[in-house]
Amino acid sequence: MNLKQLSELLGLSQTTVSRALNGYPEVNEATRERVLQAVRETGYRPNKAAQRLATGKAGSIGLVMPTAPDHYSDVHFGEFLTGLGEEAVRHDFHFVIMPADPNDEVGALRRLAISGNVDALFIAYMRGHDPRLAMLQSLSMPFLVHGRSFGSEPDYPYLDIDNEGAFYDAAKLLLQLGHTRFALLNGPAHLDFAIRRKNGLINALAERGLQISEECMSHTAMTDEPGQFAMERFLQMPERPTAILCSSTVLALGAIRAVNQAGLKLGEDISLIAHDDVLPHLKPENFSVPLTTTRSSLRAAGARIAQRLIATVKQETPYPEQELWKTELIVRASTGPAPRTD
Amino acid sequence: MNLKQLSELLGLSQTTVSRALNGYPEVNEATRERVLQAVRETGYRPNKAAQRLATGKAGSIGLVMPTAPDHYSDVHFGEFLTGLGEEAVRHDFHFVIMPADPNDEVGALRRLAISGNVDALFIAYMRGHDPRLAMLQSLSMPFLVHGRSFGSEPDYPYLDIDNEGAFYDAAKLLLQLGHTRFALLNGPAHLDFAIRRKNGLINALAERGLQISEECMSHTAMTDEPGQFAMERFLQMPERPTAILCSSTVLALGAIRAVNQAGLKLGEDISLIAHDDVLPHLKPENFSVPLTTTRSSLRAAGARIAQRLIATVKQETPYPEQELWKTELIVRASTGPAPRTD
DNA sequence: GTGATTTGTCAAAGCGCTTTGGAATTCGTT
DNA sequence: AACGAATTCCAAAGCGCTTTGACAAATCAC
Repeated sequence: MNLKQLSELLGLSQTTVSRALNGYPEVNEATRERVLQAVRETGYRPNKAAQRLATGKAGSIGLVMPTAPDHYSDVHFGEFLTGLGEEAVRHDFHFVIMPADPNDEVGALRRLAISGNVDALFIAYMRGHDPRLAMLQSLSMPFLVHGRSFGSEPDYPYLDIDNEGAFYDAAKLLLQLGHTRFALLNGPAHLDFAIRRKNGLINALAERGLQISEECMSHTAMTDEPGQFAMERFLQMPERPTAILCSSTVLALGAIRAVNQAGLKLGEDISLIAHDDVLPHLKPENFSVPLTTTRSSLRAAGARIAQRLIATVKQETPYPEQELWKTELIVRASTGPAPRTD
Repeated sequence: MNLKQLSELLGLSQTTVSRALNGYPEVNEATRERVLQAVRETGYRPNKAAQRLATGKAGSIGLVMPTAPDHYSDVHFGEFLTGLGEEAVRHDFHFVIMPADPNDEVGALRRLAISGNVDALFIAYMRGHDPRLAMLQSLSMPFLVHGRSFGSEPDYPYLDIDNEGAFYDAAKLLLQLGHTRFALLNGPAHLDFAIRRKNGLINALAERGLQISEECMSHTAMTDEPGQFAMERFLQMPERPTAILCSSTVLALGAIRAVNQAGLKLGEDISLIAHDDVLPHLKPENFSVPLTTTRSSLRAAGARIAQRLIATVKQETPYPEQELWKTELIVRASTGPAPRTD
């Protein structure tokens, strides 16, 4: 069943049927209803390839999926993708994904762009001075980055959360509670969010004339095991930190295991604030000691990005080019006054 | 730059240029070379949408990606995807992925199929009596499943590994080493591979007149933490098992943590065989006690599946409809004779 | 040198949709 | 009743490619 057949069936021209379907105003409401009815009965679905050829729009957004697992945790990626997907499906868009080695992100991105299969690109896992930006800007294809690239001029469309502010606020809270010895469980050092969170912490400390040494900052993959190892290391230090900032609840999972095994009490001996991406299976309030967190939903970010990209492709009212989401600092039981040093 | 312009540039017809490009025999080699040269110079790329409209082939394979993280481990999924991707990129194919809640797999699959964006479907995470099979067979679209569906007639194209054989062999080895008390760390109980691995173990035991009780079999997500918890439980049993079969090296990671923390020696007090999907970041030989494993590369399976699906879409020489890969049993240091029971 | 093949090329007809530029009809105004 | 404006619809021209059927030109057999 194609447009031609459908229009013959209805005794209308293809033009009218097409317009009725695509919501153009120059068609009588009664006619439109008749068309819609026929579509329901016949199960007609417009041919995507033809639509695409005629409009020049593929109805899809492309993304490169890093496949090496040491790059960020897959859990986070999956969650983000869900958000993208929820929104995309609503607009009858789809994704084209190109799995790629993290070392060939630029190449993979270019291949995806010139493949002609996508209308727009989505970029994640931003690094400091990210080489993909220059390439993207030379391409004449809309794109949107999740995050930013520290050190590059922020003249590209992005959606990011205020990582620096989040960890600044978190550190501030811990400082107010009297903590002075900090440690940071961070993601991979080259990633933008890690850089900014670190800076947020450093700035908050600097305001009090405090510093943090390199060995009190760990940069690892965002899974629980590295979190545990790093925390074990912190706990063995002669002047062990009492305030921990943690880039993910997944990392916190491991860290807390280490705290427990050391026989220490979270919220008393050790205060910890983790960034919460709102992963459905890892709610901070369900930890044995509920976690104080900086919160921002990864899934919501995905949905928003899809929304903006799709609007761009459809040339609808433009959204703001750049968005910076504030995080919420939610105090639960994993933070408490600094223990007395005797 | 399109075909028309290119052909005018060359003083040839569109037909000839098209044929030269697509490797048809009825074009002079000299002419073909001239065309190829022009393509290189102009950077001409055929318009995908037009190609698709003309041929009816989209050049893409679709898959549903479960987004709830409790379903199998993302690590495994990513690895598999890499294999698919490597092969797909070689044939200028791409994926369309539809993220979906595991509870709506059937719906997501149907939406993907009727979207008209894909030529073929790939299905994973097979369950026993999987409801998707009936739907797929009613769809007139090629598909290939990774795994099988226990309890359904195997009359669909699949690629699977011999899960039952793998765990049968593994159990056999441990039996020969004198073990009699077994435990199983398995994936989610409803998944096909878990069912078959369990059966493999049960069959091997039955041949010796042995049985395994329900509480010695754990079914969890394929990540390290559940592995650790389950193992801790096993180790606290009055007659604790000495032989452990484990559905993934990731589960083994947690299990071994539990073994170590209990002060037991792997390969002496406890023998363990894990299934190894050949995850690049988790090599069994790099464990502190190198792991005895049943091995089958997930990435290779992905590549093979892509190869078969693409060939099907291109209507090339058909591959065997059904493939069952044997696994290799590789003995390392995590298995040893059963400890003397005093 | 004639007729039968093979080889290399082309014009034109789709593929199924959107969209432009009218044309026909209806409506509101004078 | 007449006229311009709005409304509703249509024919036809693409979009850029593949593929069919036909036709010259070159090759072969005799």
